[in-house]
This record gives sequence, C-alpha cells and structure tokens, in this order.
Amino acid sequence: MIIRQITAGEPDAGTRLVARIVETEAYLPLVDPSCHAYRGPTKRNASVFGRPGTAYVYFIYGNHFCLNVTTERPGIGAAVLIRAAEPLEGIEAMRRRRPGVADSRLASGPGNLCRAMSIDRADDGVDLSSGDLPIEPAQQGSGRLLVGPRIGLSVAASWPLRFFDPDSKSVSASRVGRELEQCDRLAR
DNA sequence: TGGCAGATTTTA
DNA sequence: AAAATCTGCCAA
Repeated sequence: MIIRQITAGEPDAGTRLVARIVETEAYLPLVDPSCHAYRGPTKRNASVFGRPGTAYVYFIYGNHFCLNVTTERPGIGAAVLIRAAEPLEGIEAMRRRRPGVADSRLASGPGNLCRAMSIDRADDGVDLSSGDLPIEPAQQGSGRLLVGPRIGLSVAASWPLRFFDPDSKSVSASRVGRELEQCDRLAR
C-alpha cells in the first residue's frame, strides 16, 4: 500500500490517499545498465544511493515524476520503481488531480501515480517507512503475481524484473493478454 | 494503433 | 545533439 497524507497548503490538505500497489519494476545494484545508479552519483540521482526505504523521485521527459524505493545499503544504488496502484481511499482528491480519467486508471503508470498522489521533487529523499508518504504491506491482494520484461527501456529491457497483479484493472500496460505471451516466451 | 509534443537532466 | 524508468492528445 502507498499512503499519502496531503500536506497543508496543497489542495485537499489533510486528506488521506491510499492505493494498493499492483505493478513494480526492479532496478538492480551494480550490474543493471538501466538503473540510474549504474553510472555513479549525480546531483539528480543522489537519493538512489540512500539507505533502504528511501524515496528516489526523479523528473522525466520534461513532464513526469517517477517514484522509486531504494533497496540496498547506503552507497550501493538500487531501487524498485512503483509503476501503478489501485485507488482505495481519497479517490475524490485523486480525480481532482487527474480530471476525466476513469478511477481504475488514476494511478496507472509511474507518472500517473505521482500525479494522482501529489508526489514530486519535494518527496525525493524522504523516509518511506513513516511520515507523509508511508509504504506499508497490503492487507489483501488478488493472490496472483506475474513477472515479465520491463517497460520503456532500450537496454536490458527483457530482464524479467517487472512484477504485476494480472487481475488488477490498474496495471499500466493494459493488455495483460500480450503480457502473458511474453511471460510464456520467457519461460521457454 | 501510431505519431508527436511537452520541457528537464545527463551524456547512455 | 540526443536520449531518457512517460503520458495525453490527435488522426486514422
């Protein structure tokens, strides 16, 4: 679960947004050329080298934010990209941030998720085990978890490091049928 | 479904 | 200059 307590000064201040994470991608330490940490620290990626459970939020394509959770001890550099979530609480506030979008798609995709849950630069480097943006174990899931190739990469894209709930309507890529074929290919 | 704008950060 | 962990809009 990802939880956002909207801070004072923002629209819907005090509102609690809750969503069940249904899609993630792993970016591995040391060996993964698609991991932002691969080429060493820069000003932008500093927080991916933080202690486990740190938020690494970066701005991409001039338009979108993406939320990652660090996984390794300080200085190593690896994270899980939170790609999609299913809205559970505070749906009105999410709709105001994503006008005209169906509820199941409010946080469908890494940029969409950040938009719906008001995640931006201000969250980069925060501790995700507490505070205004905690991540907690989900109370329930559909029971299935599939693994497939990562999305949107030009290198190491085929590594099976994307994890998603095939029964959720909120996964980003939307055509689960094709995903299943890819998983099948990987299995052979 | 496919192509493109949008506009920041890094150098792949 | 070009590419990058993307999305929404438009045309067909």
